[in-house]
Amino acid sequence: MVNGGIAGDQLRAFVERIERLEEEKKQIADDVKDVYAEAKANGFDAKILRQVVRLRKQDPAERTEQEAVLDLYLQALGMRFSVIDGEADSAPAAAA
Amino acid sequence: MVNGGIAGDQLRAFVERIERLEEEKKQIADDVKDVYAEAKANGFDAKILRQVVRLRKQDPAERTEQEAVLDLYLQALGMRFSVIDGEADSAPAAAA
Amino acid sequence: MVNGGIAGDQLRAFVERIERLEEEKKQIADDVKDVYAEAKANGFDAKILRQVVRLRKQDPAERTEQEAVLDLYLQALGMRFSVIDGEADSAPAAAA
Amino acid sequence: MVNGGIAGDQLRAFVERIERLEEEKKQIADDVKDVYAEAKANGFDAKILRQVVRLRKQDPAERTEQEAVLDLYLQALGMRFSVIDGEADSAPAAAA
DNA sequence: TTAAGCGATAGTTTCC
DNA sequence: GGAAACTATCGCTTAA
Repeated sequence: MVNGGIAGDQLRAFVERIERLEEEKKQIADDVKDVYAEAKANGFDAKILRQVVRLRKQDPAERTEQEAVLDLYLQALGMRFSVIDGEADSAPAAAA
Repeated sequence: MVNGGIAGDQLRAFVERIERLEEEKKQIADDVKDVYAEAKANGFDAKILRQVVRLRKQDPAERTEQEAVLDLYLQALGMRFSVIDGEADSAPAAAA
Repeated sequence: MVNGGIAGDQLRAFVERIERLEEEKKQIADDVKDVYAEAKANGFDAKILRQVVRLRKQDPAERTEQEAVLDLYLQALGMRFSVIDGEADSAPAAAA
Repeated sequence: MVNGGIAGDQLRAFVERIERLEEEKKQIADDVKDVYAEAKANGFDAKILRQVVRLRKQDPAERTEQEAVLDLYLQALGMRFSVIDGEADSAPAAAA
């Protein structure tokens, strides 16, 4: 074994396996981008589309809970678009 | 067309294509992780391994057309990293 | 002028100005992190807190519109927590 | 305590501190942009300039303790980037 | 003026 | 629990 005791062949094999996988991953990422582009070309809003995908990935229960906490915070700050709450704060005075 | 003018089927198709691709990507990412774990189990330092992979990736990238201009700037600043160039900057402390 | 026509002093001045500013920026970013940590230590959920900050940064009108589009998409997909709409589209095909 | 047990005042204080810091950060980011613009107006290539700044930032980071180990690995792979090392490794196998 | 590519930043997740 | 890495989002810059 040369090279300071490092098993070069084995190391090289690991590195190359990783690089191959990374390459595949990159190609798929590019494919994803293409799909978003195609969707956009068909009139969909890519940004919203991303949101949709993200929402679908989330566990519904977890999502609900997070929303509840968020609502709580927003209410504590007096900014509340609470779903439950009919009155959406009609006071644009906040803008001042 | 129902649903406020949104073509639900088309939308669904896009979303599902994306989700499928994301799934594949995730699997490959997991494979990468496995390789790192295996390398580690074989006595390699994963952190260093990552560095190697990163280096090998960025090295070709740095050999772009603009390298000449960059070199020019670096020389103007008295910083020379040039691999080819034997003589580094005057701080030989690095050699230690 | 040496160094291939690059005005080294001027270049250096620019680089150093940028670096100084970047340094300041980093310090502020660290301060922000500290505040989040402190908030967390006081029982607030940092993740939600970030959401709150993000929401406040957004133009309310813009936000509202985005939400509307999102709702539209979710309804088209049959995933609807629509506030307004009691009953969404009746196509349960999605269930399949 | 109203608002579902959330301490509104404290929350507001945190949020406002964050927002103030973010504002400062943004101003500095704008300053940076200005410097790049000014450099460009003086005939420098902003893109390259960014590269220079990036390089200068990451270079110290790379001179870490682990450099020795990294060298070991690179040598095992037959890749020698060593700045110090004049001789670029005569093994062009890498080209394959 | 807008689209697209790119770079930087922020956020999430994973490992230690 | 803290640090590091990776991912994703966002904004700028540039070109059409």
